This record gives sequence, C-alpha cells and structure tokens, in this order.
Amino acid sequence: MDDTPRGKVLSAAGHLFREHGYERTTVRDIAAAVGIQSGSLFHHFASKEDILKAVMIDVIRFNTARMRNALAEAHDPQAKLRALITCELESIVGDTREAMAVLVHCWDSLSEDRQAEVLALRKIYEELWLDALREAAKLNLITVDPFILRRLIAGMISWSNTWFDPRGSMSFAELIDTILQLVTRSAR
Amino acid sequence: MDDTPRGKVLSAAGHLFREHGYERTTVRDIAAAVGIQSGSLFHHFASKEDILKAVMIDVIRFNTARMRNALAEAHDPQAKLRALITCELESIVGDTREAMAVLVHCWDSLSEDRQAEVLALRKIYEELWLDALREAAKLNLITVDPFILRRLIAGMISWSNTWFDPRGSMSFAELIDTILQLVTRSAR
Amino acid sequence: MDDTPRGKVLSAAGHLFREHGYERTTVRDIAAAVGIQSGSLFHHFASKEDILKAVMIDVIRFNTARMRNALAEAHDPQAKLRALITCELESIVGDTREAMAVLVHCWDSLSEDRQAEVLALRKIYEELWLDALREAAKLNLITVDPFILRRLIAGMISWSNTWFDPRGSMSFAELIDTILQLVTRSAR
Amino acid sequence: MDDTPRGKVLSAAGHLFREHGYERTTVRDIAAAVGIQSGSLFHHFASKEDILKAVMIDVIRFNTARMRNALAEAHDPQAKLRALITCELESIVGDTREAMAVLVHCWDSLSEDRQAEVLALRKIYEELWLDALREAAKLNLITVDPFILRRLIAGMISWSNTWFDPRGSMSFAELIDTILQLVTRSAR
DNA sequence: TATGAATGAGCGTTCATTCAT
DNA sequence: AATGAATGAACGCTCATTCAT
Repeated sequence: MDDTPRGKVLSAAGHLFREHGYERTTVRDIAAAVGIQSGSLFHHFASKEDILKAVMIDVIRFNTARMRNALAEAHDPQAKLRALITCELESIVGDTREAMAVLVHCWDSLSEDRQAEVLALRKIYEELWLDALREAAKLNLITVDPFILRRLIAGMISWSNTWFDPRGSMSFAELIDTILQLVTRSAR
Repeated sequence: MDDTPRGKVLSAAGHLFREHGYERTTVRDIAAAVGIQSGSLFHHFASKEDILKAVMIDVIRFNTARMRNALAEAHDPQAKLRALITCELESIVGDTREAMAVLVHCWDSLSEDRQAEVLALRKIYEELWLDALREAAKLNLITVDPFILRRLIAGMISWSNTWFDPRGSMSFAELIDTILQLVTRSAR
Repeated sequence: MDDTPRGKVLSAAGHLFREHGYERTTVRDIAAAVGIQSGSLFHHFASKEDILKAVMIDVIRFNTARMRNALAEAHDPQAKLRALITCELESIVGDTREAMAVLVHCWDSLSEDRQAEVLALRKIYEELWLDALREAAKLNLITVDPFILRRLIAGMISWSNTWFDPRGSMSFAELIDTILQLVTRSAR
Repeated sequence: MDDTPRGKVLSAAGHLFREHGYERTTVRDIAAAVGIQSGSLFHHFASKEDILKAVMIDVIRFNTARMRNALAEAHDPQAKLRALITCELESIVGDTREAMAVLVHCWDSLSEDRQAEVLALRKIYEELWLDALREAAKLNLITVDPFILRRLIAGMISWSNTWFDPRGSMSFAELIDTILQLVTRSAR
C-alpha cells in the first residue's frame, strides 16, 4: 500500500499484531519483517505502542474516507444503509481486514491517552452511521432505536471476521443482503 | 461463587484477564488478588495457561448446563429461541460476564492443544443452538441459514458486553425482545 | 539392601543422584521413588544435603569393611594388592556402583563441613591402601612412590565406571589382571 | 586469552563451572564476573547451556590442535606416546585445566543434542590416541589392548587434576615419565 | 510419622528501549 | 537514518523447606 519505511512498518505490524496479538509480537519481529534492526524502528516511531496507535488511526481514516465516498453516491436511506453495511463488511473481511482485527483485538493494549486519540476519530466514523440510521428511523425503515441497532449491527459485522470466508457457501453480496434484511424487514 | 483456593484463583484470574488481558496479567497479580504467594499458584495449576484454560472450561460448562435447564422448560421452537438468547445474553452481560469476555478475548493466548480441549466443550454448546435453529427453520420461524444466523446472533450478543448496561435506557428484557424480533420477524 | 524407610530413601537417592546429578534431582523425585510425600522426607533427614552425605558415608563404610575382610584373607603383599584392586573395582563397577559414582560426581555439592565428615572416613579407607603399597614398595614389588601410585590407580579404577562393561570383550578378572600387571611389572 | 566479550564470558564461565558446578553457577554470577548485566549475556549466547557447550568445544579444539602439533614433531612411536601423555597432562593440570575439568564434570548437564555435537569433536581427538597406541602395539611397545589401555591412561591423567601440584614433591616431567613407564614397561 | 498447602528466594530468559558509533 | 551491544526490570516457574493438621 505504502512504500515508505513508515508504511512498511505499519503493514508488517498490522499483520503480526493480528496474527499473534500485540504483546506476543516483539519489536524485533516487526523489524525483521521489514528488514531492519529493532533499534532502527525507533527512528520512525517513539514506542511500540505508537506503532499500534498508528495502525489503528490509519485504518480508521482510510475507512471513514471510503464510507464518505460511498455515502455520497447513495441517494436514499435504503441505499445509504446498504452502503454503510457494504463498506464496514468490506473493511472487516476485505483489504483492511488485518488492521481492523487489530483495532478490535488490541484495544486494551493501548494506554488510555492513546485510546482517547483513536476514539476521537472513531466518533466521526460512528456519526456517519448514526446519521443514516436516524434518517431511516424517521421513515420507519427500521424500528429499533438507532443507537441500539448500530451496536447490534456492529456486533454482527465485526464478528464476521471470525467465520466469513468469501470462498465459502455464502458470497459477500449474500451476506450484505442477509444483514440488510434482518435489519430492515423487522420494520414491516 | 467457589470458596476453594482453586475457585478463588479462577475468579481473580477471570477478573484480571478481562481487565488487562492475559499477557499483561502476571501470575504475581493473580496471586496477590487471592492473597497468596505467586509460587503457591502452582500447587493448584501447572501453568499460567492452565489457569486460562480452566477459566474458559468452567464458564462453558456452567453456561451449557444453564442452557440445557432453560431448554428443558421451553416447549415450542419460539420459546426455545428465546431461552437460548436469554441464556447467552445472561452469560455475556450477567454473572459470568468476565469469564465470557476472557473466552473471546484471550482465545489466541491459548496453545493449540488447549484450544482443542476447550473447543470440544464449545461444540456441545453450539449443537444446542444449531438444533433449535434447525427446528425453527423447518417451521419457517427463521429464513436465514441456521449456521449463518447462529454466527450473526453470536456477533450481536457477544458484542453487547462492550456497550449494554442494564441500568441504561434499555432493559435486559427489551434487549432480548429486540434481538428475537430481528431474528424471527425477518421470516414473515 | 535395607528395608527401612531410611534405607529405601538412600537407595532411591543414590540411583537418582547418579542418573541426573544432585542438583537436578528434586526431593520430590526422591520421595516419589520411595512412595511418600516430599514433606515426609524431612522426618528422616534434616536436609537434602544430609541425604547426599548419608549416601556417601554408607558406601564408604560398607566398602571399607569389605576391604578389611578381603585383606584379612590375603597373606602376602602381592595378594593384598590384588585384594585391594579387586575390592575397589567391585565397588566401582559392581553392587555399590551408583553410590560410588555419586561419591565422585557429587562431591562439590556437599558443603565444606559435610565434606570434612566424609573425608574423615575416606582417610581410614585410604590408609588401608597406603599400608599395603608401602609394604609392596619395601619388597620392590612396586617402584613408583606409594602415594603417587595410589592416585594413578585410583584414577584408572574410578574412571572404569565410565566404560567398563562386564558383558563386554574384557572380563572383570581380566581387568584386575591388567591393572595389576601395569602396577607391578613396572617394578621388574 | 581472548579479549572479545565472547572470550571473556567463556573464561569466566569455565572458572565458575569448575569451582561450583554448572547448576550452582547462575547466569548472574557469570555476568557479574565479566562486568555486564545478566540479560546482556544473551546477546552472545542463546542459553546458559550453550555457554557450557562453547566452553567444551573450545577446549577440545584447542587441545586437539596442540596435540597434532606435538605429534608432528615426534618421529617414533615411543616419542609419540610421550607427546600424547605430555599434551593431555598439560591440558589437565596446565593452562586449560579449568575447561577440561568442566568437560568431565559437567558432562551430564548438557542435553543429548549438545552432547552429540561435543562428542563428534572428542572423537577426532581420541582417534589421535588410538592411532598411536595401535602403532605402539604392533611394535610390542605395549601389550594391553589399545582401546583398554587408552581408558586406563585417561583415568590416570584425568584424575591427576584432583591431586597433582607442580610445586609438590613430584615434577611435571617426573609424572610424565612415571605414567610412560607404567604403560610401556609392562610390555617387557 | 505422614501429609500437602504454602512459602519466598531465586532461577533462566525476554524484551522495549537507549545510545555511541 | 541505521546499527547492534547493552541495559535492567520484569516475567513464568522451580524447589528445598516449614508447619498446622
């Protein structure tokens, strides 16, 4: 994705944090994956935790931007809902899969200070969801309280990284439809 | 819950693993929480990982038993579904909240051997869900494939431990109803 | 050999000390070999080191007595030399093999105080050798200084536990003859 | 001998292993003797056991080379025998005294894998001895089977580190002569 | 005597971080 | 920027010994 030293570190770290967890990954592992010495990492990042924070921030920024773009092309509430589900599923099981898994899984490894920084960006992302859900609620497209529904959807989607395989019996598009049906048919 | 040394260790470990994660919790932390020396832990458990395994096994056994009891008193598919959702939500946000969070969150900290042992018990628990969902599918109570639906439900419920507060705007009973509606109304 | 608890402990300890060394053998290993709990060992011996000391003292006493008996039946210097070599070889490769290996191998694991106690008994044993060698020197049966020769012989014999196998190409009797020849033919 | 960090560690370890044994020597003892922190040891050696292995391998290599040089200047079987005894005695009571004592005394502390590595080098060294003894046997310089005689000599020489003192009543040269006489005069 | 839970000091080893080069 | 040796605190675990029962 990114050919700079910083980008290569982040990509390797994302992969390793996801595979072995944050604390079981050593800075030597990351450095070795990039092809440098562990001491050299500290010219690019002040600490191991800062690498983790950067992985998280980058992926949130990237997916927020992608979601904004998708929403810009969706012209009714139903289409917006589909766009949101599609984008979030894509982020969870697609290209940013590893960094997203890190975001969920390694959250507690981040100090409170750094959690707050990440949370500020996350909030912007969540507002996109809540705006669309509130609009859908007004039109009775959904009946469950937007705040609650957002959390139930987040659970379904984020959990899908533990089991969904695009080469399995259910396609990516079918999964989107299934979730959308669960969420909206309940409004009939 | 359990006044034996073993029980006290497991309860303290569950709490600490959940709060700080498995690797950030030291055996000295656990011992201190119980009021013994760290070396004494090893009279009860062969290793730190065995403590983690025991936390997981105990909570699966307990919740499998509770679910069986609830199912025994549910006499139609709809009631069974409600019983399952109630039990699992109870396990996630209620009394076994901490151990259940550990089960999900610390999974990768367990060696493959031990994962297999836990998985064997987990399979029994999942069979209970799949049996009920297959029965509900036959009656068109649900339309989504039981295997897929089980995973979507698991996502919603397990994620609820990150946000649900029984003292908040939504009660425990309302949450059960909401999930049940999402799952079954989609069948209309 | 000895059916008392003390005897069983000493026999098991000798075996384990020889096989794994003193520090790699735990009191739990010894207790398990005897069929008791590790705490119970301390009703018979004040410490692990005292067990080691007892193994050493017992084997020295036993072999000193055996040597005395053999010497009593040897009526000339040549026969006495043969008796000494035979007894010491027997102790090293025969019945007391394990305890003798412990005596040599685990010597440095003993505190200086305890070493002195064992050394006092060892001195009596060595006097038996030196008396016989001095007598042989007077008759020109040997030419090397008795004190030096005793050490060279001790080296040959004690080292034999690392390689001699009575079922191998050389018999026990042949080994005795070979050593005797090396020691006495040099006098011709 | 060697001024590199590696050399200083090996020298300190040899001294300590010899004085207190392998298991009673801690990595902190070794590090303190070298003047570094215990953790820093592990930049040079992967484990404590690897330090022991390196001590053994270094001393075998060194003494094999020395023996080869000495043999190259010995032009008849008698001279070769004297060269071998001189070199081995020198290694046992002279400059490499401590490492040689470690080689014998700490053997069982080495894992089987590492023992095999050391044994491979030791075999080369022993071949030097056996070649010379076989040649001496052909000329009736010795009568005892070379294989057996090698072991009796090894016993005498290795044991000498427990008692021989060059400042004592017997000189180094006299000890060599004494052993050579015992070994060769028996052939007359 | 025997038990077995508990102690507590110490073990080999790990690892994020520093810093002279 | 990059190196790599060094740090030093902390880790999981061991084990001889004690002692209430």
